[in-house]
Amino acid sequence: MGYICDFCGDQRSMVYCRSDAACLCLSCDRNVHSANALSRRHSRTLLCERCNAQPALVRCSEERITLCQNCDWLGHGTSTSSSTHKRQTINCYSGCPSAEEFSSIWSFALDIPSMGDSTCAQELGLMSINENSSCAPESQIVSGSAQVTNIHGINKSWAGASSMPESSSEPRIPDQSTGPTNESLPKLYCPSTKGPFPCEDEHDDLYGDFDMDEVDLNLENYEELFGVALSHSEELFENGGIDSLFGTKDVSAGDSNCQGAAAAEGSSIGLVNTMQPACSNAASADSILSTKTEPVLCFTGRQAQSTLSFSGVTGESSAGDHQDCGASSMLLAGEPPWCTPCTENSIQSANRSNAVLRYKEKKKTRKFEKKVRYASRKARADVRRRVKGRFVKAGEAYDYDPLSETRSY
DNA sequence: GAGTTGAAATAGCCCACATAGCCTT
DNA sequence: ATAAGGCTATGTGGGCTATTTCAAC
Repeated sequence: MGYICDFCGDQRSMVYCRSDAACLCLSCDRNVHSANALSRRHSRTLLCERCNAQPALVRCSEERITLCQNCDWLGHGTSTSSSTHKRQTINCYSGCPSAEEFSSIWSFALDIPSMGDSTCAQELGLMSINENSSCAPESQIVSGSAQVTNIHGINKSWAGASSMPESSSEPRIPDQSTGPTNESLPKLYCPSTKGPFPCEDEHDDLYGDFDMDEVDLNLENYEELFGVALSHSEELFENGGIDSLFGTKDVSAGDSNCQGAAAAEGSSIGLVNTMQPACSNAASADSILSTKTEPVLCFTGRQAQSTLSFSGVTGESSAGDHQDCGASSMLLAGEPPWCTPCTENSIQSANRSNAVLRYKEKKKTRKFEKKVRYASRKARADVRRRVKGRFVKAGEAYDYDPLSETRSY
């Protein structure tokens, strides 16, 4: 991933496709994602103009630059001067938006230098949708209505340093508050697959816009997959259900890809419940900051970008497939995001602390059993002779025979 | 508190070869 | 439409190495 389009290797990459884990120029983005119905459903967003590696989540109107969560945090989270910058949340989109639609989705679209230049502007122009073309009949903004909370409220909780202005009278996502009133605009995505919330009605409001289109996982069966009832996130917490399903991957809390995302993505996790603002629970923060091995669920985006991306996730998927972000297991436990931050609840806190401790203990002792798909191959491997652990050709010298445990030399 | 060092833990690779699955005839 | 044959990719486990983590200094 980087500065140059992963597809053509020529143009500057501007768009990040999570499903493909690719940075694409506008032209290739259109070409690639108009290929078929499935690719049209890939949710994309702008690429961070600072690191050129991560999907952008916000645009700083002061600096006129799109930023990923990490760069946003690095740039605005600690600096008192820049922390007051107004930032606009960037929506994901799918389908093949036209230039007009882009500018509708992102009012700043043409402010972006690379979008404003002749080449890209031309590309944008070329991206107008032909109703009869193979392009999707509709483009979709993939966004989450859970954006109602300030995206940095959580960051503040994590680091206690953000001074981002929080003006309730100043919606941070003005372009979304108006809603998709324009028929010509890309339509807000309405998922057909809902998470198994105990109270769906309640969650509909907050999670209704999850983009589940890439979920290969049949959520109706997730209890079977997880082996636990995920509505009881704490139990999941203990059982390491997520770990069991997705495997684990080391994700440092300071990892640039994951640092901020882990904090905020909780609000977009409908599947496995949501996180509690860290400041309300020291154990939670401790868990995130201290736990080295984290299950990686790729929940992309923050409140405003609740693109739940389970690309290619199957029961056997490796977490390593999801490289652009990681959600701490911490995120799987805790209260919904609408819980008042910093509310003292000693009982809950104690329970959570206990759960965290139990989880850590289990995590230490837990071993991930490998599922053998072909018993016949296992049987053969079990009796195969080896040299320093490696299989050797039949008849060649070996230093280990599983059957006799003898050596040929 | 910061830096260094060594031990421990962890992840990933390698090997041969039977077999599943796809493609061609 | 079906069968047969050819071909390729996959998966299997123990040991080794590289990397990461952590505690002690």
